[in-house]
Amino acid sequence: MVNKKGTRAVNPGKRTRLPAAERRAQILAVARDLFVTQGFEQASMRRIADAAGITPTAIYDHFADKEALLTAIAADFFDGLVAAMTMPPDAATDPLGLLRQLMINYVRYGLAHPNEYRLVFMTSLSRFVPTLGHRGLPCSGVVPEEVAQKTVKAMQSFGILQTGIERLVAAGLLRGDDPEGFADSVWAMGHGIVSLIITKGDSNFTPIDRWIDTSIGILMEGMRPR
Amino acid sequence: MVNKKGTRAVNPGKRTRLPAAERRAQILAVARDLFVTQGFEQASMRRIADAAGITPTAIYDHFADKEALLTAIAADFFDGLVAAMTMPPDAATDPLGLLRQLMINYVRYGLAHPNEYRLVFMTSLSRFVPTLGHRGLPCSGVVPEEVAQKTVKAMQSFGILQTGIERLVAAGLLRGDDPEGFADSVWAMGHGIVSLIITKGDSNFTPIDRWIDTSIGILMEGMRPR
DNA sequence: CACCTAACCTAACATCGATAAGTTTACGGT
DNA sequence: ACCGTAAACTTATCGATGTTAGGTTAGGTG
Repeated sequence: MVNKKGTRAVNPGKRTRLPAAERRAQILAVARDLFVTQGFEQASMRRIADAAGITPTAIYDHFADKEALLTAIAADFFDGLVAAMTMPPDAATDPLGLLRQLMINYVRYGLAHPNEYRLVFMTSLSRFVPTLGHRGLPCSGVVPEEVAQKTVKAMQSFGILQTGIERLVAAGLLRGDDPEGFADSVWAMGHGIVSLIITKGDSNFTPIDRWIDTSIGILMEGMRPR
Repeated sequence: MVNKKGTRAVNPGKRTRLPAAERRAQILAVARDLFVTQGFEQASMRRIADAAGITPTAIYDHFADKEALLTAIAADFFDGLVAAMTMPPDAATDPLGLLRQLMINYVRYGLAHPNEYRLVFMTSLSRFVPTLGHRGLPCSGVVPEEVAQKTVKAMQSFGILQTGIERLVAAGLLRGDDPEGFADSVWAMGHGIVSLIITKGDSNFTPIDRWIDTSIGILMEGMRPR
């Protein structure tokens, strides 16, 4: 019960040991919970370890660092986002309603996973600091592999929106001015709502449901053929 | 040169002393620079102090904590934003054009100051963490005084947009459905564009000028009386 | 000159993410 | 049944962070 250095185990002999896969999954579950309830910064490795019933260093046997925890969670986030934006085939009968539902699902899913959303869509990772371009705009330097992969994933969900809009344009249900610009603008609107609420809270804005309704109304009306 | 405890001053006798106002301004300038070039987290109090030629604790004679530095910087940013969104009186002759110009100026100012914009509109302060509401949506808890003040400042620039829209509604140039929701949505669109470009770079999107044009077109058309 | 306060300092605390190196448990081969 | 080995987990520690308590020094006033 007492080791070579004379120190004492926290819970001698009673500690549960788990196979790697299970422990990994458990750590991930605990970390997700703490990230969501306390935020990324507040949820320290020590607190995560405590909640998992192990010591902080044990986490590093399963994940490279704290960021890897969030990255793993983000992967799940993207899968969920794509799933939330993938419509059943019978939805094609009401194409405009589909676009409407697409945006609703995007916003709701984003607000349901604020910390993952922030990581994925609102932060360039800490060691990937923006440098200023010639017009004061950030220009990407060397992009780490994982960030690049993440971008690909993001483009997948964006692609769903884009093809949806192109289909509506082809069907004559939307103006054909600038389909690409339409998709970007719809995304900007959805992203604007989500990110504003995430950073500022929802108390200072139009109630969410009405906000979504109004914004979608503007978009639909604004993109309709005249 | 050697004090009671036997320790030694870093730069004995040569340290420059400044009156509070000057030192405060200098710290602020240095902090802004470091926040902008390295990000909020990476720019530590020790590094800021080094750059200012003082010790970290001296900062606390001028600012309550690290967050107060950011708050002060944000105030300047907001002043500039309000200025950029304050229109000459003769612009009232073309109210719709004014709204258009309002959004253009917002986006351009945001893109011209990407790092301050990120600090102010895309970073929620660490101890003001969103807690989850009954539907998994973030709801604001107790809001600290300074955050509230910052919100007030933000609301000032937002107020310009809001009253502008209200005036257009009153003049019958926009629908009267939900003026508040209109203002929020216009802001969301502008913020979405700015924040997406800031985090993802401008290379993956519709060229900025066209994007702004298209989005404003959608907004105008979408809010017009039918 | 003495003194007082503004301006600044040293030393330290608690906590953070992360690493090195040690210890214990479980299990497979013999 | 034994035993070795690798997986699972630990202790101890590092350097860095924001922040505080309490001391020191310089510049101006009486």
